[in-house]
Amino acid sequence: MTSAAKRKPSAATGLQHVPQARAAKPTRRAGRQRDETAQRAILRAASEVLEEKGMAGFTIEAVAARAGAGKTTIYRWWPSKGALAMAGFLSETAPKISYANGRSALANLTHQLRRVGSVYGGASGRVLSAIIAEGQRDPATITAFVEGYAKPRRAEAKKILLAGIERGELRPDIDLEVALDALYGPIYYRMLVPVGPLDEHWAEALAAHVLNGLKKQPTAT
Amino acid sequence: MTSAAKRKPSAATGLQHVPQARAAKPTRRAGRQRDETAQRAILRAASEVLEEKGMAGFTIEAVAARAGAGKTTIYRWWPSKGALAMAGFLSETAPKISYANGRSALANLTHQLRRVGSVYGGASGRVLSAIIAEGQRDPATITAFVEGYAKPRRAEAKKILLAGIERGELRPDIDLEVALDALYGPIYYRMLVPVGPLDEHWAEALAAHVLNGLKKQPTAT
Amino acid sequence: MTSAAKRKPSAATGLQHVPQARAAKPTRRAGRQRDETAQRAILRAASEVLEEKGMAGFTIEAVAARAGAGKTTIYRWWPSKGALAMAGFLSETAPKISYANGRSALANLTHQLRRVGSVYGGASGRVLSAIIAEGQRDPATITAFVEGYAKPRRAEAKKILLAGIERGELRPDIDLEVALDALYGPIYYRMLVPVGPLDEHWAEALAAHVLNGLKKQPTAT
Amino acid sequence: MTSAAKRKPSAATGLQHVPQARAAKPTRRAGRQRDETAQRAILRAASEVLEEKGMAGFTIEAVAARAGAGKTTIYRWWPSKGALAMAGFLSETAPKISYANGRSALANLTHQLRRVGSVYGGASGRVLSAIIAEGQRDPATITAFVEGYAKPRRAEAKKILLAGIERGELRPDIDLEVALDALYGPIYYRMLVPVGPLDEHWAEALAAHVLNGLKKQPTAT
DNA sequence: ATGTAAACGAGACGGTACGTCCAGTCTTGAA
DNA sequence: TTCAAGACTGGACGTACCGTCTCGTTTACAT
Repeated sequence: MTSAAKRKPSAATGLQHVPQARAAKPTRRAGRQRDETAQRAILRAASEVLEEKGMAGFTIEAVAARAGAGKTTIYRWWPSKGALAMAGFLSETAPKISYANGRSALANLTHQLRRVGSVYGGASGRVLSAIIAEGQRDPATITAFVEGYAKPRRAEAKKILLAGIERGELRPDIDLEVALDALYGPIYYRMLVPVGPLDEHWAEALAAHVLNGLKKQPTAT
Repeated sequence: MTSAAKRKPSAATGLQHVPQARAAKPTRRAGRQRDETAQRAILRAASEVLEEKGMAGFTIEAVAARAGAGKTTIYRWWPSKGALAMAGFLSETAPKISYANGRSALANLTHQLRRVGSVYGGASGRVLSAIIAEGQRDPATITAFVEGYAKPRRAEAKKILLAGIERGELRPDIDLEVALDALYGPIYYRMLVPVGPLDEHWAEALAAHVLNGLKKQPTAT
Repeated sequence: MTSAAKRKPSAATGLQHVPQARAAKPTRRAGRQRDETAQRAILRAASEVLEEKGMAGFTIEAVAARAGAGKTTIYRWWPSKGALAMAGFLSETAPKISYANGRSALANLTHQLRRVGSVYGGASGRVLSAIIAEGQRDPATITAFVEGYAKPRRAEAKKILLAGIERGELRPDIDLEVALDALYGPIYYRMLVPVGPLDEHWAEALAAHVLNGLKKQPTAT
Repeated sequence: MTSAAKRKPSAATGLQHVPQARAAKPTRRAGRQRDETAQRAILRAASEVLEEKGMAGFTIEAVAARAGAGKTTIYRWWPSKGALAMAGFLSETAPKISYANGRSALANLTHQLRRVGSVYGGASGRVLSAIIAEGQRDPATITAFVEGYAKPRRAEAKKILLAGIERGELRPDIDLEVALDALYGPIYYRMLVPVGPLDEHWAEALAAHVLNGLKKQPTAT
């Protein structure tokens, strides 16, 4: 028996938390089926350990112990610590960070920035920071984060920007990618580098300053 | 073992790379003097290991081996891995990242952002990323980074912003701290989270978008 | 889970390699019938793995893989690694080690020792060594070996000794058990502790030296 | 730093328990010196664990825990479980098994066999069995046992046999190696394969039966 | 000139966590 | 009811570094 890569789900990113539709009926493979209970316990444990102990205490052994699982089970489904952290974050924490969909694009963005600032300034931010930190030593982790979390959310935000341009709220010549960096980059920055508080108040000010450069007729105050 | 804390230089931050003037003559204590050669070799080795192997390969043992030093010597002068990385960065890498001082504040800031974007996109960025990552698990490290690097540089940048306001180039009602976050946050973001390239071209676009919101009479184009 | 001990054949020794006649027709139980093919494949695989990889490579998983069987099937029929090794040995290797039945007891014993020495010095010896080694950590295994292999063979050899005494070839006052130890012990010793070769030549010398003490009128040379 | 074999003492056998005379004075190597206390604690723990728990419970982790040592320290000095067991046996148990030196060779051998039978039938025998068992899966272990224990003792016994021949007590044409196998093989056999008791009484009977074949003028009784 | 005290290299030490291998158990779907 | 497949908990493996601790040597001040 030599085939090394034994069908790990989504080996590239190690995300695998979406059961990818369970191909119709027929090809149900032999052998004991994957125990969803164990998976959930592991993901929950991962999130909890990360929130409580931080990156330093986030060891595979700690997660396994808390989940009442064997280390083997973890390694069977997630290729690395980072992948596990990501999966835990995506299944436990990420759902709490939803998008708003108010009326005006400007109001939308302001509201969204305020929310994100508030959430990232709390426990979720600590989980996120840990993942990004781990990503600096393990490329797979940062890739998983970018592809599995960052990019989808940027796509979402991009829609709001486009809507704003269409309605004439925002300048039509803005570079969307750059605009996204300008809006969200500072939040990550404050989350990772505590040069000052990361809260709703600050986020609102940030929104005001940056959006001012993106608006069609910026107020000269 | 008598006095536990045996006079580690600047224990709070673990920076200690500036020999702090060696108070006059008198208190020169007995015993062998600190070997500056060894210190330099260690700092250089730290930087090199960080650049070459990344965070994953940055172990005290690796640095000691490359520097031809004993682990003891490292622990004698730096309290932790993060502190060592910081010191290495400050003595080897940071000096390369200088400030410009052109004429107009806008030109100044644009030029500066372009330079920083370019430098942080390279090997120096990898060192910096590693430090920030390490800082997520060791509070002393991130503190050392904020106090020893980030804040001084923010102060420097703040001067340029103030000069811009005085000269009427920038709006007088901007929140300086928020403006700094808006300008530099995105660079750190792209450095740590590769959602896209981090180079001069992107940095210039960023400068344009953000400064547009800070200018006195923004072009409506 | 109802009845724990689910009718494992001969649980005490775990031997079970003789299918014990399958009681005629009537009590033919419901459900899929036991697959004799699988059993044979497992035993053969056990023997082969033991011969080729030695004790170190003799894992239940390796045997299952080579036999194309599930681990469950092995555990259903044999209680432990040692029992499996024993069963494999008894069904594959032991049959090759037959008894001679020449004329004179002395010639008989000499011939027999030479054969045993030769066989135990080869691949079969490696299997046997592994079983005895495993027996040191698992009492059930050594018991199975003693009861299922050693004692029956000793009984066989004892008959030859008794015949020798009756015919006046051997001294009548010898302790049969001790005599058996003296004759066969050294072979096991050399098999397990390589202080020297284990071959026919050595076995013949051994026979000469030991039988000399058991003969009625030992030659003074 | 790549040199793999970092000067493990007597890597071939892994014995290393004799400090090999500490080459005169000069070449005392740099670095902290080996902690004899730790070594002794480890060897003692190894012996104890082996006696109490048997081979099954003899894990490196158990020994380390009992000795209050780190696993690293064990691996630094002994290449394998078997080597550790051997070293423990040689330093703790073996010294208790001394040689007699009475007058007649026959009396000497009888006495010696009785002693060895008695000792190997007890706790020491269990240690020894475990080592030989481990030796079946790890060639280095059995080699260490043969070279470090078995052969030296055989050499000792050989001297007694030779003395017996010189004094005319034993037949001059006996093959010494074979005679040793005949005398001691059965003891190892009974130690490893419990076909019957291993005690002084049995050992005496064994001595009588085997020596009868080696004596110059064997009694016909 | 001779202590004496600190700094240095080397490297052994008790530990923690790693990622892997098997053991032995349990579950599923097919035969 | 048995079988192959294979997921599960769990324990030990051997390795890599951690941060601490001697060692024996080197250096330079203080006597």
